[in-house]
Amino acid sequence: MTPTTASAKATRTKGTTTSASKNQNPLHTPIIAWYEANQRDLPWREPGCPAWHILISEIMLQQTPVVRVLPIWREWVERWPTPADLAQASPADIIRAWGRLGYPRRALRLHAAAQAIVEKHNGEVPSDHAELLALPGIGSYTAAAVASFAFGQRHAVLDTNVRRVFARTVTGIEYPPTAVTAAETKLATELLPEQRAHVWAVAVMELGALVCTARSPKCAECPVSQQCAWRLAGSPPHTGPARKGQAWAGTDRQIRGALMAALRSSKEPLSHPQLVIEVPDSALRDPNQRSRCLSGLIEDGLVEPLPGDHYQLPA
DNA sequence: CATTCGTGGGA
DNA sequence: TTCCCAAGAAT
Repeated sequence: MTPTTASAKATRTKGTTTSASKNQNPLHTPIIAWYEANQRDLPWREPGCPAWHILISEIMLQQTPVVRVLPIWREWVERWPTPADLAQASPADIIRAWGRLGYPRRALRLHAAAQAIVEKHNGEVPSDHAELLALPGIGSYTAAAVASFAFGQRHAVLDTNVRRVFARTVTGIEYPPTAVTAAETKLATELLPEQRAHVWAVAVMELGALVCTARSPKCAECPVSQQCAWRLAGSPPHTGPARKGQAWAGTDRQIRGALMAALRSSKEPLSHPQLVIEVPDSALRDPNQRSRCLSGLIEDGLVEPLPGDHYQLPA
């Protein structure tokens, strides 16, 4: 079946039909065909990839580019091939193995998830969406992703790529809202095909990652550019509130990152003065901020305080 | 609904 | 160089 331009006019079905049993989604065929021909060869997509390894990839990929995840993921699945293996590891080893992936609390949550899987699910990653959602560090997206990609289930997988593709092709706007809205979830559910929904999910994600990118989308390569509502409207620029860029210089996150980097690279516990040397100048002028960040890291379980004002990664 | 939470590469 | 943002979750 060839996706002809003649179907473009039929694209404007309001989707208000309550049937939804038969999916008439005109995006379906061309996007899946595009995916079959253009998908990246990622290791967690290989047939038979264990659910645990897929789960690890999804946690690592949260807010983190694929190229940066790949080497760390390979190290983790070799070192901790099962949930039980990771559950027994020490936080210090896990935090160091996380390296500079960012958001190191994810590593601790993955550790906690592994322990929960061992204790509550016999060491096997649960396939049930609700049970996945109950695990530490697993939210709406990751639960749907693991259920789909590891177990072939049918769920609306709404990540930043999918949201952007739907915003453009269906809603006709350049960027989706700041936070996931009920309307987006409803739309994603309605667009879900009855068959091979997990392939549809990864296909839309891939399209968003490779073609329908945030900046300078490659519309010439897009399999649905002829029926893209945003494009048909003349690619109008984003009208909503300006999306806030993440501040960085002088923020707690910068200080926390510097403190963690120092502790990761040190085999021995560090004294407070040694720690101060490692943090940026901005924080040197604000002892208040330093102590706040250190306390926060301790509360998060990323740092362990020792007697004598020394600190180390949690043993 | 808005904030916080790392990092580094590309435009 | 500066800015943007990449398979989000927790609060």
